[in-house]
Amino acid sequence: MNDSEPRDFIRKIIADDLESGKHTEIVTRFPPEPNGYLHIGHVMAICLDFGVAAENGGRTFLRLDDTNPGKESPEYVAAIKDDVHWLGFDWEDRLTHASDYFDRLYASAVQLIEQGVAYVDSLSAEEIRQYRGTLTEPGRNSPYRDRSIEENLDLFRRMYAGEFADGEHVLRAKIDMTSPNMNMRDPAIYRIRHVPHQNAGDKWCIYPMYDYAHGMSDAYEGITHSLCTLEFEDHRPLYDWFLDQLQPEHRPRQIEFSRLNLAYTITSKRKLKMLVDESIVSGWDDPRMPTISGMRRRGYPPQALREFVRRAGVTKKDKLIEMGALETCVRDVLGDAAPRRMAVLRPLKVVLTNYPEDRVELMEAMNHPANPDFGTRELPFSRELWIEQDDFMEDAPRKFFRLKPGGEVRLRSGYIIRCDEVVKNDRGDVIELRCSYDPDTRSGTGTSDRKVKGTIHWVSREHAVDASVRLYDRLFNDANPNAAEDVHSVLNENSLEVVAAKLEPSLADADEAVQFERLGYFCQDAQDSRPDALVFNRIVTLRDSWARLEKQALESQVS
RNA sequence: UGGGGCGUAGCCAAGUGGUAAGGCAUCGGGUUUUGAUCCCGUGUACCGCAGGUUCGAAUCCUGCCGCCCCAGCCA
Repeated sequence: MNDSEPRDFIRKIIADDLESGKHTEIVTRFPPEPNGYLHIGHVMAICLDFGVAAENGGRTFLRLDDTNPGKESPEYVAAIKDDVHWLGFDWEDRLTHASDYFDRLYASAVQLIEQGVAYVDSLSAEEIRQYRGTLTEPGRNSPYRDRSIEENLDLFRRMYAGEFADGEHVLRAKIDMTSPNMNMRDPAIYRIRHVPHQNAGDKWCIYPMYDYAHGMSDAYEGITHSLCTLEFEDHRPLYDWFLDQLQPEHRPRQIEFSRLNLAYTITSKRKLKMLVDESIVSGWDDPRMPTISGMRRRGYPPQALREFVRRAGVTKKDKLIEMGALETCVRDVLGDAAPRRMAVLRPLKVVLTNYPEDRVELMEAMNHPANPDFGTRELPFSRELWIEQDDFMEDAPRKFFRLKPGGEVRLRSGYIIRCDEVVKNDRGDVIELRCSYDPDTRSGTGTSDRKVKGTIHWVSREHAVDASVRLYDRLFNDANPNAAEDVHSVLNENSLEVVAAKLEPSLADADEAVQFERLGYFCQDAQDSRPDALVFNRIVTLRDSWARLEKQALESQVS
């Protein structure tokens, strides 16, 4: 670890606790509820939980917080494990469930009753709500609040035994119905739910609530620092209350930090699930989704995600981070790691009129311009080529230094060509360019030091491989769709565009992320790509200052 | 109008009484067979506002304003 690295407030607390001798080992936990897939917000928590422990030689538990059966499933458990591993973290033998502790939790609940600080309430859910009061008015005690310990014990045992229907009774902590903190107004500890559990099966029909189960699970595991997001700040007094009452061997400390929100995306499991259920996206792993599995399928490298949250920092201030910050991290990693290739997304035919019909040359091309270790490859070059439609303009502005009538351009790793003739169809669309090449300008031969301003990519028509390429855009039009009452109203209808592309031959078996030169980073879609029907995802575009200039020019015309 | 948090440049974020780091973005420029990368340079931040304490305040005090969270038998 770099000592000069500025430390966030949590890391400072931990360093202090180590220095003061309060703790000799740091133990943390990442505790997702298996009711959905992990997303970019969880990446933050994962990196923090596993990060601070690892930095201090400590341990981290992956704990599935499965106290609410019916919403949780093994599918989500499997996905969570998969995602954490992929991100680069290892819980080793410390995979646990809140449900692993149901027996101890039950015994401790009995203890709370015996201590006279928990009681069985027989009010309905609606009545309890009314008795709770409001934000500005105190609540009132339930008429069942003063039941005897014996009666409470009996009722709770019978709740456990399955003698009651859902909702008939609930076990509550006896704290203070007039507390200004709503969480302290006799919160529920156990509720009846005749529903099988994803891990415990049908053994139980009463289940502990989060506030009770979470803190005690932390204690059982010897968690020293229980890190969670800001909305649990109000729960901390309750977290501490359970520890005070039950005096477990270990006493964890809850510390809260702000969640990470990404602009133009949502990080609500409920809303993400809605996108999946309504088939607005293809699944939890749709490459447009901010889920870890979506970003993985999209082609984001795990290092980029980790770097992104590192740059974001850990504070208590609400964050809404620009998408560009994430994309920069992705480009940073891929820029070094991805081999270069050539592909044409929107093909325009070019015929080199002075190039022999049956001739094929193999052009040597660098796989990485800055790193010779990547080696070279050979690209077939022939009379008929594909170039990008965007790389030709009939009435080009002065600053456009790609191909234009009468103009010259360099074909990357190939020759300099000149556009002699523009061929159009009946509708006036440009359908072919007739060009001539300069034989003295073959790349790498050094027989000519002629320079032209522009260099464009290309693919030999005869040797090109077809592929379907998916171009992704943000899922929402609003910078903060989390705040929108209806996500449908802020959906970007054009978040996916599919294009029939022409690839250089070597791309047929690309098994890693590559850069399509001048276009961006791409990878084969792990789900849908097949050898006879290639499908590529655009991970992220390259930074494009030309596009930016064009956009500015357009805007200045309008205004 | 109860309670709990948070307010430093467009977005993040250091800084805890001595005169405002850094990253991303932006805007210039250089190199370049990717308009990429890389390299330089680029910000008058009324440190939410107003008072106060002090030789000196983003840092301490008081008052105000704004934003977020809480009334699940969800987590």
